[in-house]
This record gives sequence, C-alpha cells and structure tokens, in this order.
Amino acid sequence: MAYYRNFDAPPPDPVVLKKLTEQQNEMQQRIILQKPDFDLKLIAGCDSSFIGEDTILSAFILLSYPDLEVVEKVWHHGPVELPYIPGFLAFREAPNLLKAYEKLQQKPDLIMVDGHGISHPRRLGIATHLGLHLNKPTMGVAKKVLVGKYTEPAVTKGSVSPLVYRNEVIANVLRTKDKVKPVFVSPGHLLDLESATSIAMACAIKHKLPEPTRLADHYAGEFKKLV
DNA sequence: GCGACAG
DNA sequence: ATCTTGTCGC
Repeated sequence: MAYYRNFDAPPPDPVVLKKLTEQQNEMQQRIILQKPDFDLKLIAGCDSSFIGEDTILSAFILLSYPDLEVVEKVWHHGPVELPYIPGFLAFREAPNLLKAYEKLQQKPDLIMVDGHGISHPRRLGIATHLGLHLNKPTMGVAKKVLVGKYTEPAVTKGSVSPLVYRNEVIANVLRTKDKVKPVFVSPGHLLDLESATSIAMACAIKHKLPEPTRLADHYAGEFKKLV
C-alpha cells in the first residue's frame, strides 16, 4: 500500500537513520567545489520513475553541448531497498542510477541530476552523492526546496535569487522561464555554484526544466511502458 | 514543542 | 515518485 502523504508512512528505523547520517557526514569531507576543470562537450541528465511499489527505473540521457542533441539513451530497472525519507533520497535511488550509468557507451563530462546537490542538511543531496561515487562532476536541479530560505526571484527568465542555509548560499533559485515556478540549482561535486547556474540556464531552451533532466524525466516515463 | 520535508 | 480532468495560455 502506498501512503497518501509520506509522513503517514511508518517512521524509519532510528538505528538505520543514524548509520546513514554518519555515512553522509563522512562523505561530506570529500566534496570538492571548484571551477570546472573540464571542457563541456557531453552532458548527461538522469532521473528515475517507479513501477509500482518497489521497482525503480532510472534513465540517463547523453547530450552534446552546447547543441543539446541527444547522443545516447540508456535505462535500468531493479528493486528498491529503502522507503523515501527526506534527506536520504540517494540511498534509495542512487544504486539503480549507477547501474544505468554503467550502460552508457560514452561517459559525460558532467551529470545533471533531478534533485539537489549540496543544498541538503549535510550537503549530500543525490547529485553530490553520485558525484562522489563516480568521481565525476555533477550538479543538481530540483523542483522543490529541501532546506534553506530564499526570496522569490523576479518573474522574468534568467532571474536568480540565493538559497541560504545556516548563513551560506547553497544553491541558486533560478527562473528558467517567464512567469513559471523557478528551479533550485546547486553544485554536486567538482563544480561550483556559478558554473552550475550558467550551465542550467544554457540548457533551458523552451521549458522550465533544462534539457538534460527534462529529457531524462521524459524518457524515464517512456521506458517504463516497455517493461 | 511546532512545522518543514528533494523524489 | 504516484494517483488523476479539465483548463488556461503561447
């Protein structure tokens, strides 16, 4: 049975939660935020969808940059081990995403993830988690805030507003389309906030979501029909 | 103690 | 994430 609201779900095991939190605290020490040290020629977008209660399907879409032409599409599906717990999304979705990633013939210079990067209580959003596991530059583009406060950016495309948490700017609230709800852009690993923001903007052509994650989101739903 | 809470 | 209909605007 699925729960209407996630807080109707049974409380997570505190022992497991403590263990996962400690793992994030340890991983946090290895995060590197810096100016990109790569030439962006290939960018990947990834996202997951669910088939029923306990099967996850992840998709990776590889695009050329800055053309944004689709170069490759792969997907992988398997069982999920954990329930969704705010702040621990990566432990639920990353395992399957990593298996899909292995299927790519060519590897991207940067991965854009559907979710947060360092804009997380312990700076370990799923984009950062994946970046550390792959030792690859990653950035996150989320549709909703997880932590932090911000003021609404102007209604025109390109407007930005900082997302602040504990006196630090952890993401940029970016308006990628006129009069449409903004997205939350944050670096994941091996990238900085400014670069992540400009790349997100450069990938937002005629939709709210930048092409990499928009297409990954789209195909995750299409591939599901094939299962 | 009372809310908030990625996908 | 997922369940769902019509509706508004470019």
